[in-house]
Amino acid sequence: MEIVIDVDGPVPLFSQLIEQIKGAVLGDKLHPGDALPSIRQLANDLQLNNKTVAKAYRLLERDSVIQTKGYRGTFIHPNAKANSAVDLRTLVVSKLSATVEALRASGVTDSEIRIAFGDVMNRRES
Amino acid sequence: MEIVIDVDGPVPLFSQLIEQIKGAVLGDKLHPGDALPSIRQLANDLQLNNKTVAKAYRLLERDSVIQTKGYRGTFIHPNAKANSAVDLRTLVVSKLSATVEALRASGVTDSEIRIAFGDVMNRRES
DNA sequence: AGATGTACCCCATGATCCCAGGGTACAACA
DNA sequence: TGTTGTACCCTGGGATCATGGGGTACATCT
Repeated sequence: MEIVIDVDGPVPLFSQLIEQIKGAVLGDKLHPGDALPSIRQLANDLQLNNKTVAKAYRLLERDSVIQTKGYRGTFIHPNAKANSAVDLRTLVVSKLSATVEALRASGVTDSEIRIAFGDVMNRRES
Repeated sequence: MEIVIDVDGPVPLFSQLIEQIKGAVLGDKLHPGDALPSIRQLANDLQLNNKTVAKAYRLLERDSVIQTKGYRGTFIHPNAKANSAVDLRTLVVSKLSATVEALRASGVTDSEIRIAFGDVMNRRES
């Protein structure tokens, strides 16, 4: 399990981590049940902040690529390979794009769309 | 036709203009066919920039509250009263809200939604 | 000549957000 | 005691955007 982080590139560090772990799963270098380094351990190895690694792990678990078993560590999810192939981002973009395009076609300004979007995102609790 | 602009308030100047003109139409103080001051004239009266008034006029015309007849001036739209009652903003918010809520319910992070939204808005042409 | 709407360039201000980090603390285990 | 994931506090840099203004210019019509 080799992980190389490019600190100077435009890709966020936690994204690089996610990509490489998913890549390792898809490339059969990591298999279901394999143990992953602890957050602190990996952060230390890669010279990253704990929170950066924790963020990557949190998202990987949401995508069911890994499983965290509390104080016993973190492991590759049984269905990791299939779940690693899912491109959530593209899905989100296409759903948003459909809505935005419909609004644009109605003559709504990009400015207005952005402001309304900001309202929707900020008014989570009200 | 009295227009009062609050420069210090949180409401954008062009929005105040739009609201007051729509309000005058709904309050029967402006009727279809009435001539509006020219952009430069109104900007001068209210001590605003031409571009600020032009922006308000542009949006009012998009909403079919006014009609600009080129070098002949700007007039109240025949169907201005009905069109002034339409709340485009609420409509936009509700459409966006539906999409965003669906994504949130799928576990997508607000961060991810925001980033994807930014991509959609920027990749207009590519 | 003078007025019309419109288009483009520049700029500063303020707001909001992502990313990344430092630090501290917690309960649940071995 | 040490490690696990997790949660919260704080900071700062960098990016994007809305608003508003200043200025110039254009074709078209009266």
